[in-house]
Amino acid sequence: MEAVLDAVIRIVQREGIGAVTTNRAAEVAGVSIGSVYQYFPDKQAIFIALHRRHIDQVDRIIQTTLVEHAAAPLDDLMRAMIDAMIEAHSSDPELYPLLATKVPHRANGTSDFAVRLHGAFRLALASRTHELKQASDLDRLAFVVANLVDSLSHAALFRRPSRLSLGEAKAEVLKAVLAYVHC
Amino acid sequence: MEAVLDAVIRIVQREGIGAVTTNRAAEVAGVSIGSVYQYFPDKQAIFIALHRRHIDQVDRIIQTTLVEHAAAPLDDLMRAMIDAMIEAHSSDPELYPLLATKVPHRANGTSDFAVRLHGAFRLALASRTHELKQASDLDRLAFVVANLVDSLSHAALFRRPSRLSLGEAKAEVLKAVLAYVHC
Amino acid sequence: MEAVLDAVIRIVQREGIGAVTTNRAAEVAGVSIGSVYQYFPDKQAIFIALHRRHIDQVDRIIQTTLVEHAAAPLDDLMRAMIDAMIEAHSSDPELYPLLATKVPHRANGTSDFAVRLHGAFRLALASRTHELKQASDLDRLAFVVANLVDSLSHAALFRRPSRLSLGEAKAEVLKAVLAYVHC
Amino acid sequence: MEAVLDAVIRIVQREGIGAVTTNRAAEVAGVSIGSVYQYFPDKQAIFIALHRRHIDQVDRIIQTTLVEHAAAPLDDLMRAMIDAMIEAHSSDPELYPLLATKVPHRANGTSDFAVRLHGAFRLALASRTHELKQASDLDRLAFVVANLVDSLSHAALFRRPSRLSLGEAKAEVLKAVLAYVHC
DNA sequence: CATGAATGAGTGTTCATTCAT
DNA sequence: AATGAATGAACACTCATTCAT
Repeated sequence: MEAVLDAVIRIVQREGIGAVTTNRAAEVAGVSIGSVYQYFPDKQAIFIALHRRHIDQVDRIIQTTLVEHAAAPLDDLMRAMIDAMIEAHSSDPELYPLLATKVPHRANGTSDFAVRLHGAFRLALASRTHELKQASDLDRLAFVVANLVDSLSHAALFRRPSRLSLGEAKAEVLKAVLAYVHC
Repeated sequence: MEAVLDAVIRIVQREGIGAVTTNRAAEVAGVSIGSVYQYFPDKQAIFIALHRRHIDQVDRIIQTTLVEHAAAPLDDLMRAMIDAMIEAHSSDPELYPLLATKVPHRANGTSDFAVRLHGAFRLALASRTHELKQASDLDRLAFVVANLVDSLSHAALFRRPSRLSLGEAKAEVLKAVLAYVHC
Repeated sequence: MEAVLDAVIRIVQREGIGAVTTNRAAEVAGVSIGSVYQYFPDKQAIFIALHRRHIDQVDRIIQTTLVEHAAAPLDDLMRAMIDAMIEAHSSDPELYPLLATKVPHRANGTSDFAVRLHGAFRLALASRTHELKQASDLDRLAFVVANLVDSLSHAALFRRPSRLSLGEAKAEVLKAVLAYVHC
Repeated sequence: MEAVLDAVIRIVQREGIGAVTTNRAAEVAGVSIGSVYQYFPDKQAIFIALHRRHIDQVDRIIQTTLVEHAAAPLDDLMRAMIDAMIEAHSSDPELYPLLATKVPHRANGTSDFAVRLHGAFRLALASRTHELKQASDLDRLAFVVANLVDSLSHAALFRRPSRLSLGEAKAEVLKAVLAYVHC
């Protein structure tokens, strides 16, 4: 039930993580607690579903970006990917603390994202081997690039010092990624 | 009370995060629940103290590494910093899920770490400007490097694909960091 | 939940004030502790509800007596009021220590009783001004009479020396009240 | 230990009844909790001691008034007794909620006060039989008078409606008492 | 005697979950 | 399918009391 997932997000935004209880979520979603348990076996399942939904959204954006820049040079693609990543994480920023707090780290679908991201970058890099100085393992390259993009996007969005604009931070992330793939 | 903090870690290792209750922590620490509350105002305070202790430990390692490689070339220092970071995070790996789950994200001392790491790297880079091709803002550089080292160390330790050895992952992290600072 | 209030009274009677815990009250009431908290926000609220219920009962008796003796001479009314008061306090005598111990003195509805009693007596006296020698303020008269009746009824019931029968005590209370209103 | 009793009163005044714990009392009294338990077997004993001290103070005032007005006419004595009673209760008014809340109603010394007051008034009335119209039992008379004075003094002090000044209330109490003894 | 750190039984309260309607 | 009253296990926390120093 999408309504429940949205309710959880709304509760976090308005009342904080501590206010997220199954009963409150049902109430805000406008359904009965009984109905919530018709669709989710337990509380965890709600957060896992939320997680999966979020990952799917991000994944969709990634895929779209990949397709749209299929013919673009590596630099442009990377810039687009970073933009996409930051864009994807900009909506519902409160999701991060929530999921970090509530989703068990080996939960269903959690690691999927790393795999999917890794896969996406492997694909992207595979078709551009001529632009890479590194002759090294594509897997290794994709692993680093995926983590670079993911982690630095997060950092740019959430941990960037106040003196740095988001645009500047993005440029720096791109610089780091390109420096790596070109070295 | 150090005993309580150690007890919490032991409980997480042996019984999982869910088993961490104040009463259990007291029991495992070998003190009464009353004594726990003599030293910690509430449960959160225990986790915050645990967090702070961890941060202090890592910080100490960082500082030591910095001092020991004061005269070393940038490449060596970076390699040492990455080693130190991974080393620091290798002990008590279960601390991460725990703190992520239990420590409120703006809690006392939490963001200190980012600041301290940033400071450490700024210092390290400041004395090696001649090795940097980038004439850009030192702050900006330090921000990216700090996040690169922190995030990629984590990734190397916890998210590295099974085909990649830790040594290889470390080498790759170093490559990424150096590529950035030298570009 | 009436059952909970009754349970509290039963516990006090059988096990003493010290045995009144929320869990015990739920148990004796035959409901779960969760249900208690569905109807009462906290423990205090139970005692306040008990207080209010008691006050309402007494008030109802007072009102009935007032109506039933609307046409009676002052002496008869006062005798009836004293009887009613003592009657009202005779049931559940253990309520007094309980409420005195557990209800905060300015709690919701607590002071209402004094006001209601005062009002009742003011009404009763207002329609009998021809029987009063005192030309004084009706408010003042009602205040004293209300407190006389209330306090002396209590005294007659709970503090009367063993040599005095309840009937004799009542007669004495009446004598005191009438002496005052007639002086 | 007087210091402990004073500490309890100070805590009630400044922090409310809820803040009265043995540890806090020891702290405010400037002694260790261990010392408190050297002089009081348990927490109740502190309140009982406080009660007894209060009763003794009031009793002393009553006795003094009695002696000072040994030769005075009944009216004057009664006025003095009422004044004394109100005077006695004016200091430390927060004692009442405290003692009502914390002292078990049949505790040592509690009922003593009723007895002493009763005795005092019996003595006072015994030497003034010529002023009494009532030929009735002196015991009965003293019982009523003692309760009249006690209850109405309280009412005058703590429950008097705002329109009534303390002086007026006192006058009314006196009127009620005299009306009774003279009827 | 005095201290105060340590104790731990006991309490109020929460909230995920169930199930009769 | 939907409801939501009822459940009760589990938890954080308090505070009167003890006793080794």
